[in-house]
Amino acid sequence: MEPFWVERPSANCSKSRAIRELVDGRDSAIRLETLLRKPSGNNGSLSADELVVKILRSFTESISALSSWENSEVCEDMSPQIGGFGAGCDDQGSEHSGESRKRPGLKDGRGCYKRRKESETRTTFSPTKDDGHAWRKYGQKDILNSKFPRCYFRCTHKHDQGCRATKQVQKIEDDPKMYQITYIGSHTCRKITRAPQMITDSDPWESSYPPSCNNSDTKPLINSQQSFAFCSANDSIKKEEELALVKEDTPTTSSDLTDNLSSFDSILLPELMGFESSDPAAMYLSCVDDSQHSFLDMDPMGRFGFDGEFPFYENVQFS
DNA sequence: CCTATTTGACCCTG
DNA sequence: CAGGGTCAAATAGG
Repeated sequence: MEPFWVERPSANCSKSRAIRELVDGRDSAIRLETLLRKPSGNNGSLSADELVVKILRSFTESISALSSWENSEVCEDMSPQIGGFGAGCDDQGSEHSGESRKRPGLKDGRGCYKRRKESETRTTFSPTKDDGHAWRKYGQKDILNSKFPRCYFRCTHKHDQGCRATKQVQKIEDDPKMYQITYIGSHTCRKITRAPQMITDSDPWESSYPPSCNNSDTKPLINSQQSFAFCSANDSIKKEEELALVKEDTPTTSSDLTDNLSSFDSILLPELMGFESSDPAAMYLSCVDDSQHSFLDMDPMGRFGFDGEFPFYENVQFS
């Protein structure tokens, strides 16, 4: 089978370094985890303390690497090409501008878009498709050599806030319980306003909104319906994706776990690399299963920003 | 009625 | 040309 991710040689130094560090950090965390699970065994490897230090260092390095990377990078949101939402012709326009986007000569103006080329993408693997963001499905496609179709989502706030984030969700053949989620571009939407009809006035959504979209105070709730429960992406939003994916899923495993999940993407979003990292502990917690809570409890670092992925065998990858 | 989803058409990239 | 990504009309659901 194919590797979940492939390293891009073009990745610049900082980025590569960040990735290396993250991978390293993850490895260390895994080792630490095993270490903690069998307290007796030091197995000649590093001690827990050493591992903790190592992990910390990895994250620190990653953060700094990503920071420099970000700084050296043209703000993707500003870049017409980079963050370029697929909307093509006039980007913002798309459906919004209705007929204005239609090309004369083109049948109903379809296909008028530019495929994003260098937009930033991040791939994660998670047992849920929901990441807490409000997504709207805009397409689904059968992919060659893939048992499962790929679903295309864009941020619900694409129009009201011009958010260009999109994501692609596809079940992993080898493990239908897992989804490969590729995030393209990053959320520029801020504090959740309201997705029409999707968010109620009281907007419970907000409270469960992941760190990314709103850099404000709101913290994700720890809601452990399952090991992964995290921001119980509330009902409405959930439902949105839920329904969307359940359908294409149906052939096989359906309803896996809950669909509430920490928004790893958000954690990784470049603009978030600002790391006002909200409640890392919560994030981490959200992703560990019960057996690992002890680890959590003793978490001395409290600064896990990227760890969300650890518990999974996922890979996060920038490209 | 309004909004989201479905789905076939269409374009782009390799 | 094939495969993949996106658009938007049609449809469904509240």
